[in-house]
Amino acid sequence: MPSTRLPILSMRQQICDALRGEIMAGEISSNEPVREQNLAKRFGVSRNSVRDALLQLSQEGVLIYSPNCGVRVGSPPTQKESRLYAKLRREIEMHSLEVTLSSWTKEDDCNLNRLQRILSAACEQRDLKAITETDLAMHRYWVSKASKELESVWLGITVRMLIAYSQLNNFMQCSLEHAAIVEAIACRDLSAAKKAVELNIRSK
Amino acid sequence: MPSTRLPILSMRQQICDALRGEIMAGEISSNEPVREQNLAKRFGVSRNSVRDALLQLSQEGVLIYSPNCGVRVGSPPTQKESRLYAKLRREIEMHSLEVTLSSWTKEDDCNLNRLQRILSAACEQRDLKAITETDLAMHRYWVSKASKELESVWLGITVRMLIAYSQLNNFMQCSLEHAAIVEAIACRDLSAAKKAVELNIRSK
DNA sequence: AATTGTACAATTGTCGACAATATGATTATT
DNA sequence: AATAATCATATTGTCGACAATTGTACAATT
Repeated sequence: MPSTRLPILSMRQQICDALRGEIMAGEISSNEPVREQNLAKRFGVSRNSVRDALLQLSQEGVLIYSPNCGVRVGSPPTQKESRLYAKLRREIEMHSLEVTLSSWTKEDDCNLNRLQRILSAACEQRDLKAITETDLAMHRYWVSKASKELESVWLGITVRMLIAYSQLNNFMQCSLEHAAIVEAIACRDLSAAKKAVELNIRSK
Repeated sequence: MPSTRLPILSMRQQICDALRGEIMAGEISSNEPVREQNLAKRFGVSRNSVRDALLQLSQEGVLIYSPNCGVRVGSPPTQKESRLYAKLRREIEMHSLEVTLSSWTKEDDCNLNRLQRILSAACEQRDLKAITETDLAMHRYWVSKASKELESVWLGITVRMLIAYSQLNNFMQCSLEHAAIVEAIACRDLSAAKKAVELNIRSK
């Protein structure tokens, strides 16, 4: 019997996560087209699985899809759009905290602490890609707990925001802010948690 | 040279639109699973195209996807969620109007008027499915004009809201509200347009 | 009788091949 | 020489088939 508790991620999901990480870290130019064949060879899977992943990322707003012409990386949001995204994110995460905090378990605490340790380490090493991914994973945790349907909406907004994330200057601040969030949640202090999350979500 | 001006919709898009309409109109139960094979036969296409469509609808939040177990129709949002969705929608549509109205063309007026006529007719005939679809198409018009990336975020929110739309009681009000929006836009009156849209978007 | 184990059917996941379409280079025409 | 038409290549769209997985009915065991 398999020892892993975690569900085995589908091929599509793995490719999605990998590409999303690279795009958010700015490793793929906004101009050069993304080719299905190349990715298929690179991941060692069929073009069909890659297509599914690209389609999903298009739906998330990370990639822009043009029929018969493939996909390209979406351009970063304007300042006005960034402010809008930040506002939407705050609304969703405030809602999620309100809904979930009452049924928060010790296991949730444990999971969140684990992510916080990863984030802290990534900040110390100035590993931008890891920081972005873990940051995303932490916020995603409480949103996902609130509602799977809401999660997909939230992801689209947040990923779009983080595309412009590349120039993060203060690494320690990022770690500290999330530590404050985790701490507030551990105390089941809703208003403190909301305040801490609200501070962390801002347009760059 | 081809005579059609409109872009030919991909198979996936056609299936998406059809299924989304049916789901929003409540024609598919929330319990019965959606089978790829059935849909493939029904639309006369391969299972692969259906898969793409189901995947996209899952990403929109209309369907819930479980690996190796297919998809099912998402459950309607709670009242608290509905209020959240309404708030998010208002924010996005206000933003879109602000951004687009200055570059609104006569062609846009024409397109919107056409949709309004369709909506009006659908309201008179009490055709709930047509009403929902046209309502969606109208709002989508200005959001899409503002930003393709924003559009996908908006669509996820709005479709989720409209799933619970089934019990629309006052058909004429719907038509009148949209007429007011179109009128305000035709006059390029931003604040009136914003007010009219804001009134129209509410949690049921 | 309840529980476990096993074979079977139904369904989703993945693949390679071919068709349709777009892009770019080449040739023919004025 | 400039432009238009044509062909060649590359890329995406679609398909049918097979592999992997899940759920279920049924038999074997205690």
